Amino acid sequence: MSHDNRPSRPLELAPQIANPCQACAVRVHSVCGALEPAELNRLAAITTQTEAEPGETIFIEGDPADHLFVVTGGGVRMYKLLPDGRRQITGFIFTGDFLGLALYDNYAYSAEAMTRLQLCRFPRRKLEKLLDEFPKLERRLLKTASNELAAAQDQMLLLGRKTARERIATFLLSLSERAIRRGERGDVIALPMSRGDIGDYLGLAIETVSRTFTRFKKLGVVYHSNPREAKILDRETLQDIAGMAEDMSLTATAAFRRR
Amino acid sequence: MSHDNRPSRPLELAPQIANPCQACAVRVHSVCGALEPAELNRLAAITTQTEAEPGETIFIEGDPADHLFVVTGGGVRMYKLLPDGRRQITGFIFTGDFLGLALYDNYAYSAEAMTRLQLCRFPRRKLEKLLDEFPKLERRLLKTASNELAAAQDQMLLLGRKTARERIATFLLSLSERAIRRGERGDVIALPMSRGDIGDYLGLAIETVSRTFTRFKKLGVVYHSNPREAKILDRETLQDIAGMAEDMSLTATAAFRRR
DNA sequence: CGAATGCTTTGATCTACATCAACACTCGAC
DNA sequence: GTCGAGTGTTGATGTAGATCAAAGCATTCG
Repeated sequence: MSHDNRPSRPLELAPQIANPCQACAVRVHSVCGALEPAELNRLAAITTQTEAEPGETIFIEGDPADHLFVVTGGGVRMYKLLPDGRRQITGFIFTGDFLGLALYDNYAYSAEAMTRLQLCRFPRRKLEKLLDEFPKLERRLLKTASNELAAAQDQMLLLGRKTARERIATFLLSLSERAIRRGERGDVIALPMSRGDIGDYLGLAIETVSRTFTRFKKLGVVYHSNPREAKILDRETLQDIAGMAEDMSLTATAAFRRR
Repeated sequence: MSHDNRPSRPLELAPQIANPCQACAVRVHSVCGALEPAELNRLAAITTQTEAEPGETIFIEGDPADHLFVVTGGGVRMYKLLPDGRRQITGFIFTGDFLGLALYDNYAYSAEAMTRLQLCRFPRRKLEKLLDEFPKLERRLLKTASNELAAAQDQMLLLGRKTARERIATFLLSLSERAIRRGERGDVIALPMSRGDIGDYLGLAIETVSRTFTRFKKLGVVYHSNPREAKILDRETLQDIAGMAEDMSLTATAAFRRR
């Protein structure tokens, strides 16, 4: 709802050093991890490192899909808009993730920086040529797509059939699991996105997101020192709420009603 | 909601003829279309043709993903369940479509025949070996995955942000477009799925699906000779309803209110 | 510093859709 | 034919979450 229609600004080009990929800290987590050092030079040759400011548009739905990206630092929201401005965020992308996977002529969604952002940018045509040479890279991309597809199906279940409480609980847990997968601590979760972003990701109004967080806090399940951070205090209850029937989550939490 | 928990029955094996792929009518529409006749023999060698009855389970979420499929005749629903039985249908699959795209160890969703069904079944391990040999096939699979991902994002927009009327209109139009893509007529649409299936696909109750169809009928946008068929009478209005603001679709259709 | 701006929270009210409850239609079995 | 089961439609009512409205609370800026 709170989309601001900021115009797309071209990304600035940063000076390119010898082989940035070799030194890249997020490589192991990303598609680039599929390549050997020698092959990495070929990838580095077609890479441009760029940056973006918070709120800046990286590409817009319908644009010719000329580039693919790997996020090397920061967070991105991907979204689609309806003509009247209703917005659905289809995913959040963080450091190490692949962005712009669309082997078609136009982007199927828009992408905006949520934070200050570092990106590696690959011309799509050149990357496709590399795929021909390095089947490993293509296989990795296929696995990435397969992964995203599974995540998309989970999100359909969430959007189609889960209650507001289940959605928020699921959201917090998936952020937590992502952090753990990256070796970070899983209990204190950074929320680089606004309440509006969360609502547009979960198919809820801002107010519902805020109220549900407040309820979780009163329930003692989650603690917020500030709106952009959540600390999970009772993971088990959160898991119950995320995956189970509405009345179950209530049964388990009589205190909830007494708020 | 109306999931019947029918137990999974093993698929029957049909006798295998010399090279069924050569004669396959749906090949051009499916992943197999990526291969030359000679290569097709290699594919045929790992193919088993099978059948399934309406309601029969093809695989269940969490099962080891040992096989991939191409539907050569009939329709399939893919779905995920919550522990209390709520169901989200993540997609319908028809003749020519690929089924089971999950390059991971377990299926991320369940699949059931909606109609009498013909399938080609490929052992996953053997198919992956073929991918190494035929990059064309892998590229095709990547495009398929990319396609499905785009469709999944559209569905997220639908589930998260569209009204019931918009959802039904979008659904009818996408079935119509699919038919047109296959060279069939786009105005008379077969609905092989039940109202319950449609509801579980669109995140609506059965009754809402039924009522919305009735409204469209009274509005003169769609005609049903029977519940399993829809004829689009006014595509333009349907498109307006599908993509635009709620009040716009009302403005354009004052008769709607007078039902 | 105080004003302005942009998030977030909280409260009051409204409504689209779910749920509950009959009833109607179809089709196969007998 | 009619019985019954499954599927679909229609009506009455309930409610989760949206919307409307108004404060908090930071942060920036002149």
